[in-house]
Amino acid sequence: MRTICNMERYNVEKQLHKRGLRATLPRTLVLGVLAQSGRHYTMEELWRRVQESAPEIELSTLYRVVQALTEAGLAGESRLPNGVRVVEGRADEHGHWVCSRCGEVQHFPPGLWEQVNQLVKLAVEPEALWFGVQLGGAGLCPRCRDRAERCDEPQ
Amino acid sequence: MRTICNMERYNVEKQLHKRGLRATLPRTLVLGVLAQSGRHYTMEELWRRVQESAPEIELSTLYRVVQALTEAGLAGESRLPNGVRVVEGRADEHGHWVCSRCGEVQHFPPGLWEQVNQLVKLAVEPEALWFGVQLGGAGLCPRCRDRAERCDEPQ
DNA sequence: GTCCGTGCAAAGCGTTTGCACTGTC
DNA sequence: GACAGTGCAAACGCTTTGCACGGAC
Repeated sequence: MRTICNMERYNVEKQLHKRGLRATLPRTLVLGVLAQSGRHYTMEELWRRVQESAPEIELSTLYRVVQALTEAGLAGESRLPNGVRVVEGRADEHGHWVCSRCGEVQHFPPGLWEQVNQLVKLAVEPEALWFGVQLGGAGLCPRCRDRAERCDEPQ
Repeated sequence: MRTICNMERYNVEKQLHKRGLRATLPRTLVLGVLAQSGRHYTMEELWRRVQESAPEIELSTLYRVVQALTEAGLAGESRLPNGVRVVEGRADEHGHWVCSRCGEVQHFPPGLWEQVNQLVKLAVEPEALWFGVQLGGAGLCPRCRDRAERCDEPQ
């Protein structure tokens, strides 16, 4: 199933051109997916998603595309606490954390990243120049917390 | 050069026993290094350090030792923003960040981690159960900032 | 003496790279 | 038409795993 309508495709291509990148199929697809969904993807998730539209696209290409988009400021790469690479649209990070029980990726509430970044900036800036924090963490997501409480299981 | 004096060795072995782990050479050495220095190590740094005392210790053993110590709460693993694994003594993270210019690993000022964790905890807890944040980030370390300012270089 | 932990070697997996070709500009 | 970007395949580096031996308890 095609996931990019013409108008979006147009925008995506414009963004690419603005940064001096050629608008190729892999790039428009990836940027379209990232911009449209607003969520994060592991490389494999992103690959599968891209392949729905264009099965011929290689994983190695995906790595190069993600790198190009990141360097151009059109996407952001980060790492979950366990080291898994995740990609999302825009470079401004908001952070995510992982449920220790079910492994689901969770987003922090909006605004929290900015708060934390401000806090860190104030603490670091007398000495150094601050670009931005990366926020991660671990906990129990609502569902798993409820399950744990209800069953009164330890752990 | 031997890095563990007898008394420290004794403490280290006691800690291991307390957690139900056998006090083997690789474990005592690694825990000794981590506990003594208080800083973080990449796996390779740690390996080199351990090999100064016991060259026969394998890298694969080191991975297993680190895993065991982490699970026992005697060490903490985390990831730099670029995905590199780092290990340090104790599990209570304080976070570190990387200088975007020279790549040096920097520690956040003491207390900051607790502040941030508290902030995040408050924001997340109504919904979920919070274990702890992982804090990372990027900036210019004091030296590189000074250099950049002095030369008035862009970037 | 038992069994956990290690050394050793090989496999695994995510990621990168070289090269010739294709498609964008 | 030039050259950036891709597909393909192979290499690479970090990490994990299987197995038999050795050492901690």
